[in-house]
Amino acid sequence: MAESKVLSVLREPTLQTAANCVRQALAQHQCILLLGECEVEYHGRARSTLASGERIVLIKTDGAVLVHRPTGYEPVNWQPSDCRFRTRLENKSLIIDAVHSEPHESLSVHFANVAVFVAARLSDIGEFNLHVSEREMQQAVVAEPKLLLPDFRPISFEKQVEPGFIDVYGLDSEGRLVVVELKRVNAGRAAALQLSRYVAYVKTTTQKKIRGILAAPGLQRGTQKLLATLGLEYIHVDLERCARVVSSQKERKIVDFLM
Amino acid sequence: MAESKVLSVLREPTLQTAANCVRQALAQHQCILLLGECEVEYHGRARSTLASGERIVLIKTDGAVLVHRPTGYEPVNWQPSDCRFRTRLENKSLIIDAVHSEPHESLSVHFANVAVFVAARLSDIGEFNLHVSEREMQQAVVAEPKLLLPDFRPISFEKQVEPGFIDVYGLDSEGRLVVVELKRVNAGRAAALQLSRYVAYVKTTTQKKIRGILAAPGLQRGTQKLLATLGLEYIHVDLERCARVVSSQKERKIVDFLM
DNA sequence: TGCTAAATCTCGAAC
DNA sequence: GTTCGAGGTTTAGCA
Repeated sequence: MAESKVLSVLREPTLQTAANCVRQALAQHQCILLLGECEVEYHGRARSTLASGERIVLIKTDGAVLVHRPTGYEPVNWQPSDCRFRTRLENKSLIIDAVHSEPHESLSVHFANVAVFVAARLSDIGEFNLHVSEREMQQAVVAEPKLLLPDFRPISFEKQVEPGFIDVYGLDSEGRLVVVELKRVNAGRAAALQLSRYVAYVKTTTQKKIRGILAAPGLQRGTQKLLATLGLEYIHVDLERCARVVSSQKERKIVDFLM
Repeated sequence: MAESKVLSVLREPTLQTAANCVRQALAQHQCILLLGECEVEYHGRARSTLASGERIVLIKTDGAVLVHRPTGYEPVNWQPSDCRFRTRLENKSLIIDAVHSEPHESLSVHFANVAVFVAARLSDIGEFNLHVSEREMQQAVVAEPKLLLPDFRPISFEKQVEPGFIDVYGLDSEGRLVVVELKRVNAGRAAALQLSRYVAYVKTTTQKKIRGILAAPGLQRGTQKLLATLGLEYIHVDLERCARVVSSQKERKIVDFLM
């Protein structure tokens, strides 16, 4: 823990001190954490006001701003990256304005007091990896077609047709065309209807028998009935198996598996 | 600034000290801020890993967790409210597990070091007010129909028809039926096509003349031409005026304004 | 409780 | 640059 690192921590600084430190940290593009009582105003794509309360304000190195209340996932107010800042003292308040262009938006935070000020230069190059995205499901199905059907032979993926992109497209053991719509989560009516549109389109292009398959870890209520009405099928896909296939095949290119 | 407030700030505590303080703060449902080098793992609706780097971790009073990198709006990892926590030391790491039920998800943050620890009981009851949502645009148009057309008489709003919900539905000065699709932002092709579906549907239910109106602060490129092709109209809506109408009418119920 | 639609959605990829 | 679609979307409003 060699701490030659840039890091300032102030507990209950005066507003004047806080203002100076915020200015300096902004100039050096450090990350800033402020904990204190504040009001917030926003003008831009919408408008909002937030009455006084104790919050956590985070200003990031790219000029993004987040104002967090003590509960919940979402910031109550925020500003996207690439803001320009102005910091000033006015009427016994520390005011930080964050102004964004294109679209033009402005966020104004008025601190009545600052309980904690933290500024730091953070070094973060750690890779983030999300497993089993919809794309990876697709890769898994193309790489291991038996995840879908025994003897399924994929022909293409992300095939562009008039109504959109067919996730996976191939032939079953009896030579019928198979149109597959993949969903990473339980599939609902929208997915069934989208599949239906793809199947309808493909029917106009060939004389062959066509199967429309909605492949997902599960179905939302009522979707099974809709599929039956539309003459489509549901196939359960095991996300765990997809994840294993994807990780084991990661080095190979997806296109290698096509006919 | 009477500071009898609950507030702990530690700079570069040992992991043992940090662990104790985190446990205590969690037990008291305080907000916790941690700045330090960590790795993160997530299992749940998906799976993810995040390699080592310096981040800001925020644990809120309702058991929500946010892990923020030095840039961007979104947390790289998070956990929704109502988590259960476990804090422990293992292999020279401070490990904080946040486990959520329904859906079952777990987040594990491994700190190699903690640069700053902050815990505080925050008091925040300030009211948040967002002006001019799409709903409020609707209210404004129903309350002040001349925002749309002189002598426009609204009949209903959010009227359910086969293709979906018609935002506003009414009669113009010449007794023609008016179907209105509202957009809070510049309207594009999707909005025009949706309006077109509503108008097509309404035509099947009546002999009357019908006007389809896309009402928005502006149009996206190409949408004007599409509207012309579809026989629809565009009307500019002033968001400022909507905001004023909404705020001045806020105490009245929207249904009061219907015919 | 479950589903639908909106969000100051954000973010990335494709065109 | 713009558009399009996905997201561990989240969140709020209703049936």
